[in-house]
Amino acid sequence: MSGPLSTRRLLETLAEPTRFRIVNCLSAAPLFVSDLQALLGVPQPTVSRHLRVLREVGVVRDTPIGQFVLYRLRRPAEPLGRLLAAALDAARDEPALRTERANAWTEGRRRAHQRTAPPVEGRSP
Amino acid sequence: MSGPLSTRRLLETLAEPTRFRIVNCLSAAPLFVSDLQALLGVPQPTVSRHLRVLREVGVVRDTPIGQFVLYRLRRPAEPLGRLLAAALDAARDEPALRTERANAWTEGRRRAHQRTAPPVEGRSP
DNA sequence: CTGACATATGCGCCAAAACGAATACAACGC
DNA sequence: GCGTTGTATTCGTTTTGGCGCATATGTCAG
Repeated sequence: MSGPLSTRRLLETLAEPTRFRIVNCLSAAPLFVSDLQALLGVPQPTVSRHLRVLREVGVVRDTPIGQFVLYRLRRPAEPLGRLLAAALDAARDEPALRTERANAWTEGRRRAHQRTAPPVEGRSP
Repeated sequence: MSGPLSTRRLLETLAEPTRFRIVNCLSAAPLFVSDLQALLGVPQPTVSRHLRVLREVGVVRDTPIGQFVLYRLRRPAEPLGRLLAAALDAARDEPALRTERANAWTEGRRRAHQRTAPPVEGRSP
């Protein structure tokens, strides 16, 4: 699974269930690795490895912030962008994915309101 | 990889390179197993097994004609139909897939005009 | 019925890839 | 400096799934 971005590569990338869950969450809000770890209930090394694949394919972009790394979705050039969009659109109909995405959105909003980085300072009661 | 039709299942199905080549060819014309075998240069059992997966997922429909079996593409219900369409659209930009699809189209036209290859239903002078 | 052809399936093998656990790396607070 | 925390990577193992080959099923021609 290597080479430049192709339909095949994008499909193989999205076909992995955990990876698609990550993409689904990121479609709701930019998230830190630790957020994804918590949202998906998956060990951190697994999250990092999947994020690496997604980054290599160009589906996500990473922004280091201190010791944290913020990941955000990145729409590929057409026509692959439409393929990704269609996959995410299909995910809207599936309860499990919908829930996870809602949680991701909440987490994103939470961070946007408190101007704190990841959960380090004042914890909400 | 089982259960009802889901985004995950469709993605997993299309992510397999040979399977996607089959879908790509079928998007140009309905074809017999032997056609696909020739077009893709792949052993017949491999073609049949991939077609089975595609059939189970509902991406293709099979029509036995004598000892032959004609396979045709079948668009899933929305929003998965759009996902399949987007994947096929992305394939239009890739030379290799484009060529195979052109060959598939030619084969389809050939059969529509002559009644040679696998004999179509008893329609004779 | 028999043999040839088209397609489907069962089985064993193998490779790609995901996982778990441990560890390395890097930035922060003290 | 130290330990702590967040993230990345390595290693070894396991699992999933595709393939080759042989064979079964089914259909037509003779």
